[in-house]
Amino acid sequence: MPIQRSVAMTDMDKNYDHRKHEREIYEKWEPYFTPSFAKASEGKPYTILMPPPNANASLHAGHAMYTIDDIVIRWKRMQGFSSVWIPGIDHAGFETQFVYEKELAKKGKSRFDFDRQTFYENVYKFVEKNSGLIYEQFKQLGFSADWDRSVFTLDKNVISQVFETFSRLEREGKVYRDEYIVNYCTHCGTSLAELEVEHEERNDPLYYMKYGPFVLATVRPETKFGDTAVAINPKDTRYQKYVGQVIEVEGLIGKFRVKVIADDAVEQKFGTGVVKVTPAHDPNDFEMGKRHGLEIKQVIGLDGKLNDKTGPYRGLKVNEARKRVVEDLYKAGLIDRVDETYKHSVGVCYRCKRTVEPMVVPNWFIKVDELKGPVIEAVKNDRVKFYPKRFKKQMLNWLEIMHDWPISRQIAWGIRIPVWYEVTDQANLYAVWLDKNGQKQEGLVYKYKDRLAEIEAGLQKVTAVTGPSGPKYKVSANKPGDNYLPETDTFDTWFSSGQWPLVTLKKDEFDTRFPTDMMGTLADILKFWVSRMIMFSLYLKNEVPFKDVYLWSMVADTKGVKMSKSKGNVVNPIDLVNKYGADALRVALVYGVAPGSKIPLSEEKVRGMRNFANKIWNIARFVESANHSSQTANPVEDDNWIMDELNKLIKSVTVSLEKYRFNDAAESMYEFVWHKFADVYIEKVKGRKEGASPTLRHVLITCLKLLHPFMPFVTEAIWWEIKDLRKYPDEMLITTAWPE
RNA sequence: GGAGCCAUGGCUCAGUUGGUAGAGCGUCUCUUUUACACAGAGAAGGUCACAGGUUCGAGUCCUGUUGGCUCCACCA
Repeated sequence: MPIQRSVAMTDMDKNYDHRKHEREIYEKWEPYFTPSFAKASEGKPYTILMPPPNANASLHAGHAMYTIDDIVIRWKRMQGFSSVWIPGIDHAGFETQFVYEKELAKKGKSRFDFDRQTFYENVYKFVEKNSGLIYEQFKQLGFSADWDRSVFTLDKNVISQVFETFSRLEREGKVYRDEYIVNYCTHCGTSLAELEVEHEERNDPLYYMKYGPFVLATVRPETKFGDTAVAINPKDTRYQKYVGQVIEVEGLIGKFRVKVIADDAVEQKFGTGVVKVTPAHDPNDFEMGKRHGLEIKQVIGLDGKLNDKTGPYRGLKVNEARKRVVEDLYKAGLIDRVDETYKHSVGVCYRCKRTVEPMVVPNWFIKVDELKGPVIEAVKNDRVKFYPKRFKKQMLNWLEIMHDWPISRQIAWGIRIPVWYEVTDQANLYAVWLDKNGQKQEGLVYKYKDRLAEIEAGLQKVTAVTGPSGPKYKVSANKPGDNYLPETDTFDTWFSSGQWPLVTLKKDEFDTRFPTDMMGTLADILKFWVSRMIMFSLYLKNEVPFKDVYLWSMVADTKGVKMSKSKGNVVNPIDLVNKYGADALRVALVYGVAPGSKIPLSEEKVRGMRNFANKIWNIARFVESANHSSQTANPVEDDNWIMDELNKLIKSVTVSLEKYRFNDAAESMYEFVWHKFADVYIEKVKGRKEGASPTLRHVLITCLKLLHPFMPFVTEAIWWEIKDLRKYPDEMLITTAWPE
């Protein structure tokens, strides 16, 4: 039995130990991640842009799904494309500032202790400390991105692109500034786009309040001080006679008068069919106010406390104020009855989970009507294709209802909106700043005209009146003159990351690499990000940013439950890599997972895939040992069978990858390698008198190539071990050609 | 309220144009055989949620019911 004895002739370990190989292999690979080094640089360009992870983030299970991108880029590289995967980091304004402020809070400080410039620089330092770490983790997963090309969304070229885009939008009348009712998080101190608001089912008492001649239902009695009308449905015969009248209402701080209006927005069936209208603190009322020219009377400040228009309730936070107001209403006999069973949904901040306060705040908006048309067109015509298909419908659904985009964020960590307000003698500009002694000051800017330099140096926030009486402003990256103060709002993060395809590619690459080929990302950010990238690309380049979008869902735990810290079911992918190897984790993320569905990640599954890696290793050990023993050059009957199967496999894996059916590819390789090649063919070879034929090593070598995009480390490790079996012993697997 | 998706062996899930049910993990039996016990050989286990319909034939298409998920809209 020559084959058996010859086992000693290979020095391969009995089991594959990823710890011995992964680091060394990765270092040897790195030069090939950039197309200029690869021998394929003359091939057709193939480009993937990495969805930039947040600057504050360390690697979580979701990032491990970038494995998809890596599989594709490795496969294309082997196919001879000039392949590049461009990575980057997103400053993630709101997210990162939130995390940083939590750190600050531990030291007993808050953002209000700093001027915005200093605060910004502090966050920058904080982020710099973390950056690099996530790339190291990506490397542990084997990702073959061109790290030298990394782009950060606060890099100079990104900021200037963002400025340029904004200026152009402004010049073309697609930007406007308006008082608008936005969802405002008083805790985080910023307005939120609708997408950033989550809805929670709540049980709140519905108070039936006596209100002049009416009884009306409300869950927010504390906003009573901001009421500027009472509304009924125009068809409601019960109250017809009141319409147009001014009624007197007994309030808690004296009587006040409001007009009775008729509006279709009022449901006759809800409550008593009468509703109080508070344009400053309710989105529907705001709209109603616009239709009827009602006064916007703000009674809650941006700090979440009732203001001086509320008499004794001034300074109370909303919840506290509600309690007190209800008590006092009872005392005054103004509560008719209470429905304690009332359920409704309440908007909460996606970040801190506190109730958002609808608030009227000056905001910058992008008009999307004209911008979204071409996007809809492009999606409908499959100029951007979605995998799986159902996301096309979701995208179109969203685009249809997409409306003007509020891009102002009242946070410092981000790209400042490049606008400067002219300081005149008008009372239209209000500022908050730290004076030279570090003391907080605030007031109308015209009163401090002689101290502009000091204000600007210690500036925290500028608020400008909107409309015709507001200050003149100039859009400019740099200060346009002495009498100007900068806008302090920053852009919504998605405004800059939405231009990702435009800032990651070099100027001369737009001819060859644009549109890019594939965008692989989490389905959750389809609306936030993918839609905006398509929109900006079409607007600025008249071209879609990528041809294909492949979407996946969240990585979940064993039970299919979303991972979260509070549930304690978070799995750290790096732990799994350390324990079972990067290859095992990578295959576990695609094996048995349908496109677009959520990905249940269990340690058992990763272990199973580690076993598969070991199986491949041992197949190689066998082939290696067989090579040193007797063999025959003559094909044997079994060879035809395995060659047929192998050719079928090559075709099916290639086709599966073309269709982004990663599961199909992984499963068919697993099935072939383990249950056909090992269990059947190799067992037969063992029993042969003539020994092994060259087919044995041919099948192994082909399998290694097919498996490489999925399991790059173990395949490359074997590749180095079996040098004597190959035609070109010095060649690395990463640069070999894809089998055909 | 609108849209989409899902319900398949103990668990987690595959199943691309309709043609007699699959995987991984788990379970049971045997085997420490010499590539691998991170293994091999074998076994048990599913009327593919329910009710109709189309078809020669349906897990796969259509309708309805029940249960679950996601997105969107939203009544104070």
